[in-house]
Amino acid sequence: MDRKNVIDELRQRGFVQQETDPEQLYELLGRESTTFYVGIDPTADSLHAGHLLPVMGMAIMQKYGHRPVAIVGGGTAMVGDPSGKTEMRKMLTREQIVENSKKIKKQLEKYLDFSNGKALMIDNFEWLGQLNYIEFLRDIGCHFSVNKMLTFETYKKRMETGLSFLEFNYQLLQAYDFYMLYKEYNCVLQMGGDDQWANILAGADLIRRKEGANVYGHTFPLLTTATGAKMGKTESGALWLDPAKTSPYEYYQYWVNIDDRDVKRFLLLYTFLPVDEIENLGELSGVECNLAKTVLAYEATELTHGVEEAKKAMISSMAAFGERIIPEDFLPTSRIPRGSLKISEKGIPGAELERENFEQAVLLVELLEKFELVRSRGEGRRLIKQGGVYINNQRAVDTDMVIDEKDIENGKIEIRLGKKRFFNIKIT
RNA sequence: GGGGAGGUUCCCGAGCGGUCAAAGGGAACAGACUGUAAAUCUGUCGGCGGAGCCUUCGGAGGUUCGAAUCCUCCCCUCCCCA
Repeated sequence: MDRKNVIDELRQRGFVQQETDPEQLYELLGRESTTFYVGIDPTADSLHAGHLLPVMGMAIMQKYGHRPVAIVGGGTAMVGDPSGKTEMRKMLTREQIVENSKKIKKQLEKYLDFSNGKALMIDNFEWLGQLNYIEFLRDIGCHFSVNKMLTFETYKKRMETGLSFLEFNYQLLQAYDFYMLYKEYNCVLQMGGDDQWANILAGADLIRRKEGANVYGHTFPLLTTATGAKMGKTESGALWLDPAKTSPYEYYQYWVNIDDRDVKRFLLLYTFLPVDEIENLGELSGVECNLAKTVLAYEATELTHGVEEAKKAMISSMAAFGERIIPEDFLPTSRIPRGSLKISEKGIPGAELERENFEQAVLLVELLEKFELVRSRGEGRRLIKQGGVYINNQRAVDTDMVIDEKDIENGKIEIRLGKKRFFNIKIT
């Protein structure tokens, strides 16, 4: 076990929002390997960027010798947490949840070491699935005060839009999770997003009442970008960790394109690069700032997609936007390829088409629509009219522009929408 | 169960018989400026080969020459009382 205390690093990196008993918790984590848990909702079959913060937090904890337990809320997902939501969530079937959980575990394995029980993933359906209503009410429900619950912000918000009894129960179930984990796995710490604070406290209270034991809670900040958007929101929805939903190239692009003001913060949160190296960057000029974003994008992509994919994403991004050379002494711990690279366009989105498709001229808008680059021809025409479509780097000026064999250059036709969206049609 | 208020285009939110494809804001997209950033300014923002046409205002019917706007029934949400 490392002599340093995790909490110090978590603080430096910005992972701390609130803690119960900060001194005691600090002392505990500095003293012994501790089992802690984080709940993850298997509402989709992939994690997305919004999940990343707790996952990184767990990984750091594990590096310091603590044992993470990921609770995939198979039971609670069937109820739906009302926290931070204004609408009731759609419910999932048991089968979907089991499916989703499997995939999520795969993704977690990239960040956490599950070997030899160093980390666990548990489905709370194990105990929630066989709960008996009457018993639960008597054993657990009696410890909860509705009056008190109603004072919580999460419920207050929902008082306006409506809250079903089902959702109201969510907190009891989560508290019960903590209680069971405490009893079965000696789990004494729950971590989670700050929207979970009330739920975490509820669990700690329950354990105190039933077992007389003191357990801890820790929340991560709820991150928004400098512009106030939720983390990981893109035009097309969430930024998924699953390469089938968000390609490594797009994933990389998300990170290079973040707001200047977020660079350091994100390097601290979403990479494992040493704190002092990041702090030493100081004030970043425009160019340096872009280098820092490049490292961030590379590191983040490497973490979720591996070295090879990260390199590819970086190289194809440079093919599209120009080369960036990272100096040796810039964030030296990073394994990002430095120096000049063989640029290739492999990762850039595209498709293949046979040459014969272009023997007869094709309407440009038709092509755009075919590859779903625009939602309708009208939108395509509008884009062209606004000067937002480029063929082989030449702005298209005519809404009725036509594409044929003459537009094939080096075995491909390069379409660009706006400044950033590239699409290559390879001719076979 | 009783009384009241609502459901409008991606979101918020006007409209309350024709001039409404529907104000305004946000988001998004494009252009200019840049650094693949932010801010700012400009433009676009239901579909169809721009005029014209077609499909939209919770759902189904109805009244009207004409409905998002009026009537009936149904579904859903919120508030007050029980």
